[in-house]
Amino acid sequence: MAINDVELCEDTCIHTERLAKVRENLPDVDALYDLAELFKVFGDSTRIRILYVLLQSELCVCDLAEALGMTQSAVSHQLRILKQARLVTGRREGKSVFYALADDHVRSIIDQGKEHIDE
Amino acid sequence: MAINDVELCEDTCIHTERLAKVRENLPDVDALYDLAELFKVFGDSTRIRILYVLLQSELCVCDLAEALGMTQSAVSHQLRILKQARLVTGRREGKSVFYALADDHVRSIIDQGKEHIDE
DNA sequence: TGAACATATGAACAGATATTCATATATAAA
DNA sequence: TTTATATATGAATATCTGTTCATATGTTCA
Repeated sequence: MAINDVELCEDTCIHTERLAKVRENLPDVDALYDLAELFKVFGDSTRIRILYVLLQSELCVCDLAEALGMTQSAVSHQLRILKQARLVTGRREGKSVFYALADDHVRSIIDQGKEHIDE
Repeated sequence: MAINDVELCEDTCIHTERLAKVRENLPDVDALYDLAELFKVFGDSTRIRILYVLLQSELCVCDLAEALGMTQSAVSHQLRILKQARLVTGRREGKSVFYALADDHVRSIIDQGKEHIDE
């Protein structure tokens, strides 16, 4: 739906110049879409648990599955999503693949979220 | 599925003492579920855009809908979710309700996410 | 090469969720 | 009270997503 198709408040509630300024500073839809996609990756308890485990130690898929009480397949599917979001990296060592956090943003994002909840 | 039902790696891939330590330090499932629920709220582009707008200025529902090119109903539904997550607050002023960010965690979480993407 | 093991992945299904539509509630003004 | 405006919300629907199951790929060892 185009912006022009939206019904406007007709009374006290229209703040034209404020709206203009807001629109100007708003990143384009695509950038915010990507941002939402990133948080969507954090928005699943299985993936959060995987990340939380990896905060402590790198682990192979099998150990991850064991630690979380989940099937290897389910964990592997979620690792794929985490890898695509560049939140984890995989390192093959023989038959096993060891996963670790890609960088420290994971920790800071999770910490900020936890702070909000515990507050 | 209980942890005991999971098939284990049988070869080189089992790291018993590492697993024990990880399990010990892992917050219980409920706490991480709540954390995932919080990030789920950030994981929708409509809500991210609402939050991004509110980073700049408090706005009434109608202005929000206009700014985002969405219907009042859709925005209102999303505001409800944001309010339940204590990310925004509503303040009635006559017929209008003005929404604003509840606290500064929103900004820091979004900033961290954006840093990860821009990197 | 063949067997065993660890991981990855496609398809299908069940459950979750964002938007729309209709309508209810809340406030202000006539 | 009646009318108009702003917001909230329940129900229905279409879309998306996580897990399971079956199977493929990759690696090691005999």
